[in-house]
Amino acid sequence: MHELDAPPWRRVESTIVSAAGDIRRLYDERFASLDLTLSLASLLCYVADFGPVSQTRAADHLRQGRAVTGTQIDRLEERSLVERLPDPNDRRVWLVQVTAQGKELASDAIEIDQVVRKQLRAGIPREDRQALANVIVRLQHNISAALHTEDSTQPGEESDV
Amino acid sequence: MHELDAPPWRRVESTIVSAAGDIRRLYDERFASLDLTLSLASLLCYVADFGPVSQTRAADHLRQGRAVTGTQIDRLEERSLVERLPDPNDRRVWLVQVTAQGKELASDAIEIDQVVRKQLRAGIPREDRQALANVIVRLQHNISAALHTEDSTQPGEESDV
DNA sequence: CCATGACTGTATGCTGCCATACAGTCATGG
DNA sequence: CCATGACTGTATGGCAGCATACAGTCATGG
Repeated sequence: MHELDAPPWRRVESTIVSAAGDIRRLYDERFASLDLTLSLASLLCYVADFGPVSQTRAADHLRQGRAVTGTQIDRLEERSLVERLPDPNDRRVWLVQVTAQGKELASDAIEIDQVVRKQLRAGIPREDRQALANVIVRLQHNISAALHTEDSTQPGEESDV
Repeated sequence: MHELDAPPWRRVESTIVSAAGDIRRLYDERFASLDLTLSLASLLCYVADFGPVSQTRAADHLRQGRAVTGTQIDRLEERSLVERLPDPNDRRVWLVQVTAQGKELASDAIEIDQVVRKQLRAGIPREDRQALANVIVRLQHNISAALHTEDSTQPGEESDV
């Protein structure tokens, strides 16, 4: 009674994973008109809103590694969407700040985001979305408890879905 | 009133995306003991259960491209977990079949899957999971309707979550 | 019969993300 | 004062997946 090979719509886990892929693809498709990807857009908007921030802080917020965030900032910097200022208090860190161009593009990205979100949520009442989010948060709690932990459990016999 | 920079747990979309990443990471961590990844394990179990299949069929089932699936099969074949048989009716296709070793490893993978799923679902009643899956399916329906489509909508004013 | 289009598997190059390792810098305790 | 550890950003190598392009093969219509 396993499901590693069950139709994708029968397992919550694979449903979540594939939905996530679709969400990312959809956002990437829409942001392509701005020559941005979902990650780049999120980074840009984060910097645009929360003023000059260090790269690790941005990385933490976006749940990414520092290395990737650094190269993403490189790309944004090449296009003059953000700029790096030295931190006067700490010579290790760059303070990343949005430029005027970046601010404009960020507002375009936000507009696209609103369109996409409206399309995604069509026909799904708010309380359903809220319930969805709550369950997923509980799920994530279980995940982080399970990550980097021995699998101290024996195979269970719970049923599907 | 946008949320591209909102805390991740406040947006359904980012919640789903990040949960998916965590799920994949958790599975990969657990399957590492078998020298498998989540994709490889799914592929192996699919082949193990649904007999000899063509590569495109496996790719469709796993929602992947044919190219990736081909290289994944290469890796499984190197380890003698599956084997490629020529299709007698069509000289273009390989029929991929599980070996005895592959069958053993597949059952190990299924066991790990059951452990992980039990951990993931701890404390989440079945009806909640079912509701979750239903909402996500509706979400995916919206996504596939939106993918490869003009963004014919104007930015909405719906509230958060 | 064969010419065209469709399909299978493969090669290639690209993107995105990770983990590790590293040099530079800070900060704390002796 | 300085020695140790912690932290920041970067370089590197790796993996997964995609899209495109390709050669080989099938199948359908003329």
